[in-house]
Amino acid sequence: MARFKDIEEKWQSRWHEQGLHISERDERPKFMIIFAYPGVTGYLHVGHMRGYTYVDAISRYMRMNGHNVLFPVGTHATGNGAISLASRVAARDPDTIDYLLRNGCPEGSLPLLETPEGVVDFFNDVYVNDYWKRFGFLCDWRRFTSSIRPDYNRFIQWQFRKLMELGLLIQKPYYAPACVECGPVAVDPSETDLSKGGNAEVNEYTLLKFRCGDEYLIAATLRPETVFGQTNFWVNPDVDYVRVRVGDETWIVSEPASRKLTHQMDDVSPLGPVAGTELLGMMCAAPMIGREIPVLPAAFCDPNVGTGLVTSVPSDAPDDLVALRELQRDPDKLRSYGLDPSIADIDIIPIIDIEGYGPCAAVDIVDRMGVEDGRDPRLPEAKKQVYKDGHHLGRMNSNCGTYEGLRVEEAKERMRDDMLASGEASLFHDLSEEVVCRCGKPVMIRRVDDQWFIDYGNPELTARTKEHCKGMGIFPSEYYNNVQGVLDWFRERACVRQGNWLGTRFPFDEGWIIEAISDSTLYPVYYLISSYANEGKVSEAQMTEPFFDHVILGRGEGADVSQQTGIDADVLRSIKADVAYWYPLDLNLGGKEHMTVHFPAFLFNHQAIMPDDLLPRGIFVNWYITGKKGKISKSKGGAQPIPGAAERFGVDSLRLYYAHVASPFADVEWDEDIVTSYRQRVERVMRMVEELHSLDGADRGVADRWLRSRMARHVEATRRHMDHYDLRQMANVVYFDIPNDIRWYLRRGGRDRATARKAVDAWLRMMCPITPHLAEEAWESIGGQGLLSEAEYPGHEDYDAESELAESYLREVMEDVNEILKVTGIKPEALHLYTAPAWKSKVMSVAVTMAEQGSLSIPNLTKSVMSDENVRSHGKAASEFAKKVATDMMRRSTSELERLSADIDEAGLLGEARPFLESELGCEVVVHSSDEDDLYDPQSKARASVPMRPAIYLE
RNA sequence: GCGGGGGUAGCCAAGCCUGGCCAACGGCGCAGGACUUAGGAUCCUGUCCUUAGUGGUCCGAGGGUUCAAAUCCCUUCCCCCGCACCA
Repeated sequence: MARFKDIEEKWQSRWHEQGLHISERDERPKFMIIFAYPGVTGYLHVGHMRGYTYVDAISRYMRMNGHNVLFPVGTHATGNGAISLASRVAARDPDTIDYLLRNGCPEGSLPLLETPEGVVDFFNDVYVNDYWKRFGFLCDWRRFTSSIRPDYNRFIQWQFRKLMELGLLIQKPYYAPACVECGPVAVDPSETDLSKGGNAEVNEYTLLKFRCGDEYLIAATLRPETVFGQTNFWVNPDVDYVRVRVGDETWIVSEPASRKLTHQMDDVSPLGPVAGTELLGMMCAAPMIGREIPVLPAAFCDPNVGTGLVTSVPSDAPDDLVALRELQRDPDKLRSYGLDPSIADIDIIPIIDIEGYGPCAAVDIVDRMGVEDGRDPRLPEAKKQVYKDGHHLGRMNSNCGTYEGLRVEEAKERMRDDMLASGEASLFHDLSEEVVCRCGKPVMIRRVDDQWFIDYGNPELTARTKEHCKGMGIFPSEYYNNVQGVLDWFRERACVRQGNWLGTRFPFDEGWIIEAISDSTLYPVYYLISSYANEGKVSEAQMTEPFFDHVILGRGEGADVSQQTGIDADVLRSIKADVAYWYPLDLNLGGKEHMTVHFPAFLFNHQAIMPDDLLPRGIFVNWYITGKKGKISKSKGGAQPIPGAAERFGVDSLRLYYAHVASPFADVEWDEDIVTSYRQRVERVMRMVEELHSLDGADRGVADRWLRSRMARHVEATRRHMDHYDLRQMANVVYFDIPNDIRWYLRRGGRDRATARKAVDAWLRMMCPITPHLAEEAWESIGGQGLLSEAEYPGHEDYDAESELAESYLREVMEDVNEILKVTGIKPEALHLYTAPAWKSKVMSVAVTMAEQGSLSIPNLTKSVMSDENVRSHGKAASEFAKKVATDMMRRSTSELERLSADIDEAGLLGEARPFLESELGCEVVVHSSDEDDLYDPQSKARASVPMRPAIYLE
């Protein structure tokens, strides 16, 4: 194990000494490849290395194929992940500290992690050194950049100026989660900003206004299409509501709702409380249908959800139905509120037809499940089921006026919009569950009027981008097709945030920070500039709009730009030439989560800003390595830290594991036993290399020709697979097919020094992309010249079809023998092989000729061959054989026919292989021709012989 | 509901696009053997049923096209992912 580590370090430093990581313009064709840079969110786990490893392997392959390769890396630190981690470290949060230490953070580094910048610097270092360098990647480290560096920020500001220039930045209102104290926060499952509620979603409610005298009761609903089924209104008698002034209207809502409203509407002012009980028994006018309905008591109205007031649609809402039935069963309850029980004599109004349900879906499901009251634990399930089916399968029925016949999905939007237009409704956004900021204050939805969006819905841009994608290399091919739909689906995206975020200031309003998805779209081109910034040749102050316009878009004169910015004219020329040389990006690789987020934005921004000849050429999507249950979680433990895995299994074992374990387009469950078996595989392969190299014999003929031919084919196969970056197939050839062939060669007695050395030479080169450290080590030990990583990938060699045919013939004979041994269980003292008699070969060759001419049939063949005296003399056996051959041949493909018609010297081959067969079987082997006189054939087996398939007799 | 992917022998997983050496690559697991009797090692053989190398059945299920289908067409069942939906 330690041996792995020594070898890894040795070669990594050699590569570095030799400057393999440095990519500079030259005369070779270029190849630029990246993986989507990771967010700086903490430690990564073994699953993340999968995609990164693909990129290094592909870039090494391209390098060995004569390409000048650029593989730059960076990190994405935009957002508030680092801020929140820093604050937790500063607060000495035990879980956070434990997490850091468990993953190998030195205790002494903790103070560094108390600032966001410190967090980013620390993890940049971890990613580069503990992950990427540790895995032997040949990246151009000089170009490393991170999205919160000032020079990067200048680039992003330039990008946004270009978007503005193109009219792709637009403003419109937006509803965003925000802490009442801290301002905007991110609501997502990682809960970096939150202490509670990361899974909450933003729901759009329709506020329905029920006129009640000169004021309105306001109900919030997610199902505005059900208004035709309204029978009554629910108020919680135990809740105190409030009156609020909204514009020139008076609304009644719950107290929490009134507070939420102030963040979303102008002109909201409190008027005073009103007890729920005061509202009971009133009549109010239901929107859309205009009918007067009674206000009834219900305990399930939660003041924290929606407005705390609910409209009742018992036909389709199980909650409403159950509450109504409870009231109807319990007249005393109504009397206790001073209401006449007859007020609850309400007819349910069916409004939606759903396949598989009666006219009122809620009645159906509640009765079917036997739900009796509002406390029944199955009620939520019933609700979920009926809503789901209603939404997907439902159609509005004849009680729904002009909406009759519409699908629920359509009716919902139409009815909402119609009520908004008539003033009977309003919109309200709320979180689906309670969300609490890290600071402890509640998070609510705030309306932002002047939110900036990138207009990815632009039809012209979408059309151009879709067209360009048709010419790209997009893997897997499913995504090639699907991306067209994704681009259509991609709409305006809010691109700036307010509040405490790391990132680039929005150039048109410095109070905003550009958000994470929007500042990570065009950045690959910045890798061509970052090295100049890193080396101090260009300062961020010099990165003006004309500078980027010039070096990226070719605008303006170099001399002018040089003068304006003070950048050395040669430096400027060099940057411009770099961009022209390296761009476009040949391949961008990212995980499947990017399919609907990053990749479309990446494509759109390039299409919008870059000239046609700098548009991306390829995308590669990889799926995940998962834990036992779903994705390996960074936070929940169970994740294998990367350096530990490298230590345990060896980097090359892991690289092979990633490359080979499954299709890149499938999730894989991390399983240490599997990884172990890959470690054994690389060990075995390396032993085999040594063994091959140590051979010092002479050419023995067919086996040697066979191995050379097979190696030539394997080289060809790997090249073919790598044409579409199919590392798995490539690895399969190199680490499985080739060893199998070499085993056969050795078993067969192959010992030729020249053949073996040639095979080792090609084989190590083929290994270099995936297991570079071990391949280099072996390369050195066999006296290879220079670094293998800089060597050429093996080229084309001719095949030797004849030796391949001969070996497969031999293997088939052995298989047949084994089959018989297995069935009979005998331990043979002698094996007799009988090659087919000449007359059978004659029949076969006539049949092949006929099959090729398309004239093969049983009568034709029989007639033809029976005219030959040498055949006819075998009488019935001859005609039966002809019949069998004809039947068989008529269903063979041309490639099989070729094989059958091959003219090989079976007796000669078997004769040559006799010593081999004898040692394999441990018995005497005798080769006969069925044509021999006085044939030794005690069981008359010889007659079963067929050309290419000798008869067998074991005794 | 919309969009996408998939069901292959104990497991994982190729192949299907460009039908034919496909009973179906390869790996793992398992069984037997060899070597060796230290090592999670290596090598050979076997691993649907049947059988002196044959024959039968087989690639979710059912039809069809074809001389020939895991591969093409139709029907059907099931699973997964994204979106949507859910006071």
